[in-house]
Amino acid sequence: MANYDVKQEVTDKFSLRGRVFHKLRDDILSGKYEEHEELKEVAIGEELGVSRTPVREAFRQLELEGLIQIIPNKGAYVTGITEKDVQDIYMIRSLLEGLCARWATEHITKEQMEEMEENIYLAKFHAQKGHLDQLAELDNRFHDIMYEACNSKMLEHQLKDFHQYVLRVRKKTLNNANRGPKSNEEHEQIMEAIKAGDADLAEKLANQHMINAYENMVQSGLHEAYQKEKRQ
Amino acid sequence: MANYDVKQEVTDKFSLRGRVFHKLRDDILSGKYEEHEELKEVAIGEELGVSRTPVREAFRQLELEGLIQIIPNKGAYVTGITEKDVQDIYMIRSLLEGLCARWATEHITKEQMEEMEENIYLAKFHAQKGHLDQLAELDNRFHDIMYEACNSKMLEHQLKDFHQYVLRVRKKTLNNANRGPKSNEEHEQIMEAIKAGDADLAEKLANQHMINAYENMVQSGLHEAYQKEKRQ
DNA sequence: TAATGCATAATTGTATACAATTATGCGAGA
DNA sequence: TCTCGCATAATTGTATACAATTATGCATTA
Repeated sequence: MANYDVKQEVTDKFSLRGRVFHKLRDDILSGKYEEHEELKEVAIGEELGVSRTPVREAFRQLELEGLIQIIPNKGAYVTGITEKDVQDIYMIRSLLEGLCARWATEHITKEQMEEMEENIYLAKFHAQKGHLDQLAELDNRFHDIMYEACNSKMLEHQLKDFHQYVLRVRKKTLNNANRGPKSNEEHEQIMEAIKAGDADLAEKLANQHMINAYENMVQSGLHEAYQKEKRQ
Repeated sequence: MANYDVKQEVTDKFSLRGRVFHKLRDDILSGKYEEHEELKEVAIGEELGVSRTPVREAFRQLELEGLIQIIPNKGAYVTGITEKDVQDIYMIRSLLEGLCARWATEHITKEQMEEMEENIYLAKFHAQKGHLDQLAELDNRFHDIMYEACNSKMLEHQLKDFHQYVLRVRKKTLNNANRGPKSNEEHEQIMEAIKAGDADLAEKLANQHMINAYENMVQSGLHEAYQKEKRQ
């Protein structure tokens, strides 16, 4: 419900502008466009079968997200995302997820707590069965629950932005390594800490959870693979 | 130089769209528009003497900044910023400024270090003379230097966003209380820690610096005054 | 009187037209 | 050949026109 607003806010997926925005963001993050590549309004518009207006509005949003840079009267250039950017994001997220866990400990509702427990229970099931897609989905959802539970519109907003950023990279990670089950175990520990009302521990665990996710990504070499994929 | 990109990226101040965007953001943050007030494209356009196109583009950006909520085919509604939002922002900033100070310790250049020292020296002078405007300006600049020195595009981007958010509130604070000189003393301590290469201390001091700024704002009652001003 | 349905108005969504700015290419001159 | 300058093309910035959706108000009816 609180989530409903946010989803709407993040931008309508059904309007042309919304579709253009999401398409371009996906394409930039997935590496379809080279870094420093110029995006032309008419070209994008023709490709997606829309006029320049929705494209321009999408450009303005992408600029604010830092994915493209618009030089007035010149053009829009893809900013891309370097390996260091990803690392920085994980470090920043580590702090913010920690704060989120702390606040969630103080503000979580009974319903949210139950959904969290259900999430972990389900994830265990899918981990056993080897359903990696569902596992990734549940992993995302766990974090969303925590974002909502922290009772801070501002923090939730920030974290969802970052989450979007690394979603693509992270999904690969969960699918390819055996990070999924390990991640879920960490979720369970965080959940237990929140349930026990131990904010310090919850914060610390959430901090570490992000660092582990990053370490795993780097170790498994998937991030490098992702980077290479971008170049080709 | 690195800053040049960012300033541009934050949005051109000279295009109509840029001007509309900044005007609306200022008006929302300063409380000209009530919370939940509906913003109409034609009305805004006529008021600023522009067509709907730049207004719409500005709306899309404001939505992404979380300042308004756009409901498709219905309208744009002011989200506003509550007292709790401000508090949350300061807590988030506290963590991120700490991380920024840590990274700045590891990456600051000689030039940046010199500008920092000059900044603090100048601020001492203006503090003695009671030049509150210049003091506020130097305070902002100190933080900008640190954002640049941290060598992280992502973190710099985040912190500058937040900085914008609280700029209006903070300026009042510096102008009205004797926070200015105290703030500069804290800057000096942070600078010394960075200079000494003590990242842990720099982080801790930067953390506390934000918390102090917030505490001072609340204690001096200026934030409440700001809130009241919004309502009338 | 209160509720319903429909016509009309208001507002947003999208497309297109025109203006302003920037990039490109070619020819003249050294 | 190389450089400069200008004409032309390409591209973005803004305004307006049209379409789709939503809000409003009034008449009708139970």
